[in-house]
Amino acid sequence: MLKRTVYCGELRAEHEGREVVLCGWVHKTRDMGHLVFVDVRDREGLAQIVFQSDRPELVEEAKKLRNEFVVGVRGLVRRRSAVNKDLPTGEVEVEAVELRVFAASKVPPFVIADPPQASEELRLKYRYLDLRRPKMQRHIRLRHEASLAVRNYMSRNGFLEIETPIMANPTPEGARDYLVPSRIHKGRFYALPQSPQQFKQTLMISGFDRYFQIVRCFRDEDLRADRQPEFTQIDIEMSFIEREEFFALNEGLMEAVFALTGRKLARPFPRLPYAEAMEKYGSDKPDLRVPLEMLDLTAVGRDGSSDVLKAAIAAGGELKGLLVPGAGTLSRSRLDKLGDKAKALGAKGLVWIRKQDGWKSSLKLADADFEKIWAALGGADADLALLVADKKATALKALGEIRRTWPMEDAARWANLEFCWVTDFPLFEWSEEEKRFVSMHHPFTSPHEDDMGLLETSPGKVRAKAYDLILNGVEVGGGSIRIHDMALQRRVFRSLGLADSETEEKFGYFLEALSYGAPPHGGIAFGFDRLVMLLAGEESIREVIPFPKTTSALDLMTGSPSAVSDRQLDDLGLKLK
RNA sequence: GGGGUCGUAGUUCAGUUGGUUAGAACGCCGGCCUGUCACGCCGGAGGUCGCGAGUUCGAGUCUCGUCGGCCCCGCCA
Repeated sequence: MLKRTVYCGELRAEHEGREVVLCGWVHKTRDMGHLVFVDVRDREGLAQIVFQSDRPELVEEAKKLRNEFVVGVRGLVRRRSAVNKDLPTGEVEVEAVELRVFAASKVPPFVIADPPQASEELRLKYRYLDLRRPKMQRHIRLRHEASLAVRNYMSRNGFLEIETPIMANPTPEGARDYLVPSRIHKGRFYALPQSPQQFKQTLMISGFDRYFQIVRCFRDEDLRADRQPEFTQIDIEMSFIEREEFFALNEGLMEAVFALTGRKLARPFPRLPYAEAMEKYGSDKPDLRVPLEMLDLTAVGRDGSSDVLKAAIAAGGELKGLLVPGAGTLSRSRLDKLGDKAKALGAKGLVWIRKQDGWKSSLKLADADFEKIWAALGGADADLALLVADKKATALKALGEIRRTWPMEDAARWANLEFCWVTDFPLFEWSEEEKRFVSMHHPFTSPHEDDMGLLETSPGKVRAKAYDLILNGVEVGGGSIRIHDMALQRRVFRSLGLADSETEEKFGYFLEALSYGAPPHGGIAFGFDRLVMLLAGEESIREVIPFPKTTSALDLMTGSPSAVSDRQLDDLGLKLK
């Protein structure tokens, strides 16, 4: 057995004259006849091996090598006659004196190279080959380094990493659970945790004070570029905290993580109340790199000349405006496309206004109205104004989406890291489906002190001590100050329309635990996959998860999920419908 | 659950208004080549056009269904 003495990617000029052994995969061969070059790849990079005519039997062996063969090579490191500047190892090469083929390989379905010349479908089916690509190797390593940075930072700050059960109880609120049938107790089920929420709060009650965990969570909902059915959280909980102090701790964590890519963060991160975020950006996760803000123009519309706007406002709607500087020259077809987008998001229409040789607009308005709108938005001649009159939420969403996806020309700004804390979320939101209020965050979130009186009278107006951490329009974390008083916890459950008996059944142990001296506490959970995605500059978490699932929750490599035998079902007391 | 988009050689794609033998590049195979690194040159093999129905004299192309990839809405305490 040839034992590796150095990684291919670590070969440097300083190794000149030494005998080394490299182990790795054949990346590429260049056969010159009496001279053969072979690039060998391992997890650190590429090295060039040269087989030359003073060892004709070795040259013959080398000619038989094909891509992705696994080889060991013993040889002498020497300087190249011509340096390859594109390769970190490009100053040297290894003159082979011994070659061992550990394993041959079939011709791979795609060439292992960056960028891959293969569809994502094929990459996922042959993930073990895709993961050989240098870029994927970097991503997986970055993931490791990020988890190390988290563990070091948290430990340094007095937090203990504590494991919690993967087989837990189903959660009545929130996402759909993945269920695990119990063989011993037929007809009963464990659920994979959507998060370790109750366990980490229980740990606070147990006195562990500062807890964290890098932990897998499971939610049986539809997938997206940033959502997988199983994902990893950095879960944190802490007792005796105040919000600001806790924010600072978490900002420090982000600092430690982003230091991995040499990025410095501006601290403290801006704080943005939920209501303001919605008003200005039409989103609870605004991308602050986009320098556009919405404005309310309802008063202008109500008193104005347009029956269309008046009718929309009279029906309980609002008029929202977005000024886009310098976009006054946009073509009609582009404007129409924006209108289509607004309609796709549920708005009845999109009004555009520009000021070139007089007012131009998709809606007839009196000049006085144009003047008022323009003044309110602070428009200049080259600008474009976009307006939506509709139900408030619809108008904000439609314009907010146009804002979010506005093509940014300022590349430097696009490279910024714009963090912000979105705070003061509503405690509840109305569920049309269930005809009741449901928790916007989760039912253990503490209401704002000032709004306690509204819990029974107008639950929709109660603000929560909940917060999300947003980075460039991506929700990277969310948490809250929790309820640590049993009586208040019961009140919140009642506001959710849960009967005491029901609460007892579903949260019984936890309510009892709260009555044995629960410290004030709160916490947060970060989406670890999303953080690593942003660190890597990727737009899908699949790029930083070794074995992800497709948007239909299939694992194309293993074929999971799969059918099970009748025997297995029988053991569990289950029958398929 | 809904909308959009894609599916043609091993791979990435092209393929006109439905019309002869479905093309290109890369990869692969064989040959040549002593300094290549996107090696080069010569030659070659390789196709259930995702699957199933339908329309038609004739379907890669049109219609319907279905499976799969991706994006989005709903959903995601």
